Amino acid sequence: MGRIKTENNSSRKDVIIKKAAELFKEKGFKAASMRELAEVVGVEAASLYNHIRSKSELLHLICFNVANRYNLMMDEVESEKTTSLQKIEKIVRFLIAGMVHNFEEVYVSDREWKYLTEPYLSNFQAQRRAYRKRFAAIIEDGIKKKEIKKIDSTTAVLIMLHAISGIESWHRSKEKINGKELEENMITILVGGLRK
Amino acid sequence: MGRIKTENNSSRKDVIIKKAAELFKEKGFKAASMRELAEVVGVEAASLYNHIRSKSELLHLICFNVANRYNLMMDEVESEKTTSLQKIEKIVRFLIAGMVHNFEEVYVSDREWKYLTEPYLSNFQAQRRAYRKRFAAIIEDGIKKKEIKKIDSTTAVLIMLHAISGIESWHRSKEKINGKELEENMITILVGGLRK
DNA sequence: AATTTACGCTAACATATGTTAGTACAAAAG
DNA sequence: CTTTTGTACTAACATATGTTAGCGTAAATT
Repeated sequence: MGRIKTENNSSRKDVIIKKAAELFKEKGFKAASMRELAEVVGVEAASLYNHIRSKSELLHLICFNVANRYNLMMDEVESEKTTSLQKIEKIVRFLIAGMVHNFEEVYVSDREWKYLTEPYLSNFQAQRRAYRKRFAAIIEDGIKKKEIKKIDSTTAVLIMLHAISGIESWHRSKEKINGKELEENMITILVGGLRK
Repeated sequence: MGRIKTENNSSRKDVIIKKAAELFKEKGFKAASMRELAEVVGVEAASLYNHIRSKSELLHLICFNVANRYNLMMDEVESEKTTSLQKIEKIVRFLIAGMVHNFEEVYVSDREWKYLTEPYLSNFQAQRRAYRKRFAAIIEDGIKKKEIKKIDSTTAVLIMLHAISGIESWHRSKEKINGKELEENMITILVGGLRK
């Protein structure tokens, strides 16, 4: 057959990663086979290995791509001179936008990271923990400054992150409200629920 | 080897289902093998088939067990003469309690249902949809009666259900706050975020 | 135009997996 | 005690899976 079609200076490897994210999201990492991936890419399974080292490389590329973006976002938010509530709102909006526009990748990173192999697994978990701590610290700061209700910050982080990852169902649903509307609803409930 | 040990008039099949839920939760349905399950049950893989029909039977037993409990709970809540907010609080408390006390089973039903086979898959999805609709209807009722902020009820349901399923992370975490405290925190944020 | 590189193919591998067949023996029922 | 039933075992199966080896050809480089 012909070669893998690329577009806009993305490499063939990028194409494979993109399709892998879609497949892993749909079937789950373990249930998705390299032969299936090959088929959606339009090539034989063995040919994939001219571009990637292994199936698990695909997973860790996807996961760390997302993790890196989150870290950069956190750096940015922390450096801003805004109120805690504004910071939280910015984080939540960023996460929602990620869920809406980079859905497959974010979803896979969220749900399938446990199939990472060492040392990537430990590394990923550490980043995840660190990132949640930073989020919790912002909330605690807001509580100290009396902008935010007195609640357990760890629980609040947990609620917000998981509520957002629930946008998955929104993707599945037929009677979709639009993305912007979804975002405003979530801000109302999540951020509104914190405000003192 | 010896036989599967049962206790308190639970059948050997029940023991297998329980262990299967633990294993499916830990490894994911696809990644968990019957040989692994056999090992934790303390028996050879082939012996499991004296008690169950197939691996996928295990999954659908787990999923429908949870689904049935949810439906019963919904029936009960709907029949009560309480305010919408009280109904919502009751649902949320029920769900949190389920997450805390029947963790493995609920987790599997939440995350692994997509590996159900037909006709169970369609049936399960239908029940899930119905159950969410009922939940949303309660919220809409509360909005109509001005107990609840004017928000999109579907989004609110989505947020609450996923926030609760995030208790998974609470199970993993070391510095666990206690279950009751977690529950109160979640009620504050989730139900508090709805109140007008 | 000649050479090198990139990339696709077929074939095959080793292993893992769900499941069945057939057998032996312990527990329960009579 | 004898019979029947339940339950565990070993062996084997068919299939699916990730991956590698080796080869040919189109694309890129010189």
